[in-house]
Amino acid sequence: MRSDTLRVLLWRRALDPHIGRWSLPGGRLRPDEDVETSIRRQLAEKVDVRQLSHVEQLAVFSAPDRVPGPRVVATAFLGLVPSDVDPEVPEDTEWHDVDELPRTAFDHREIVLRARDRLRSKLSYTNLGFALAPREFTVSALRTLYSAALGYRVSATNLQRVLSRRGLLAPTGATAPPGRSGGRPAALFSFTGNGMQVTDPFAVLRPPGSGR
Amino acid sequence: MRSDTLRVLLWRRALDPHIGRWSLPGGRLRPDEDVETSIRRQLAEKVDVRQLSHVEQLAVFSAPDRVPGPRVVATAFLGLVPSDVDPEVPEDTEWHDVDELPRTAFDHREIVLRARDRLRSKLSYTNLGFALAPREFTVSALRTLYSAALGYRVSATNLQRVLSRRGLLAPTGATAPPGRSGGRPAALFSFTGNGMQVTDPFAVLRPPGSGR
DNA sequence: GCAAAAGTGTTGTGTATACACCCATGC
DNA sequence: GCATGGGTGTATACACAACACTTTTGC
Repeated sequence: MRSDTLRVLLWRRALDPHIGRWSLPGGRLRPDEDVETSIRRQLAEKVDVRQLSHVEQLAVFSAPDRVPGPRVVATAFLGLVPSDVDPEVPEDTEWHDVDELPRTAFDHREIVLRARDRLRSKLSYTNLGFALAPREFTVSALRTLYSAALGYRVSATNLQRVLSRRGLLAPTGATAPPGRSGGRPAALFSFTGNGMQVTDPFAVLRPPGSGR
Repeated sequence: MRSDTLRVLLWRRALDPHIGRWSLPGGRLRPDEDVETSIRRQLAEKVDVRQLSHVEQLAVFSAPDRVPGPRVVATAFLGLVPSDVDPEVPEDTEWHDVDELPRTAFDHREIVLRARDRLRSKLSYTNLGFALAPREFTVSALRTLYSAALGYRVSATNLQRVLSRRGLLAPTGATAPPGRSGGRPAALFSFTGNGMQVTDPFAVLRPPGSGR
């Protein structure tokens, strides 16, 4: 899957209302599951996405007129898949560039943009990059991922410094072969943890004596 | 109202289940209101709290067994009231120290702690202090508020520096008279904005050339 | 004058960005 | 050799915490 662009999986509605528009995958909550179990089930069943590297609640969308007919309350999620995973998705679903969204159904555009912003913030103060990257990667590949997600060119030098200082990068010892045009072989790294962790907890007003 | 301690308004349940335990104010969502309108209505109707300086969604709590009987999905909120506001609350409600919570109903303890953590983080990277403070205040009064919310002693010197550097503090020109034991009269300040704003947007990996 | 409280000056330190320079490969 | 891409060394900026010091009051 392309990794130089931030993308979202959308599903083309086959029924009214908003027939033909693109919408986020999801569905009704069953009485015996919580919301996270539910969204994981929907993604597995409906779009065959199972390899989520991170899932977190975004917000509740509940405006009375957000969908036609009886009001529907939606709990929106941010779900991430590593860049090397390309799930087999059904014919009526497609990955869309978040910066060039098609016409969406309901308030789904707003939800996608909210998810994008959440991802962007968390890339800065958590280790969330692990959820975007394959198990092993070069720093320049990681730079491409971060740049796509953040929307501006990140420096590979500084990315490596920041992540290393925070103890998030482990060299695997292996290297990746250079391309046809040469260049020094790139060292391969992996992330040290696998769950999300806040790595920059106190921007300011830290507790006294927390030498930082 | 006391301002040297972080407190939450709880309501003593008069009915089963969990009769006698303390629970968060709230109630059912009506079909014609969104969740924020709903929580504001509940607070106004049930506990007569109307002067909320900040309201934000926390998270959805949806475990199938979180309450006895049919499953109830709750959208939890963080709501703040300025320290000089002391709403007349009904007899069966009380402010409780967040660090010494009584036995709560359902998962309300977890919700309160989540709210506390959200407040603590946002005090560091947003201007959310405005929601805790009265319209005019001395730096040392503000220090007391921040210390109570964060759970450790904040330095008045550095608090003033940080907030000033970010352009959040405006001197009103007036001063507060010293206490019985003397001391230099404290200058009065107010916050410059009234809505919440992120003041420390890029902890790291900022866009190139954004000289900060 | 002295204690108390507020406020400013100053220093040290860690974290981050920017950029120059060195390294290893293909051709 | 030379171009290409990877990686390190180093300069600089700056935000923050810590603490010394000054200011202004009550008694």
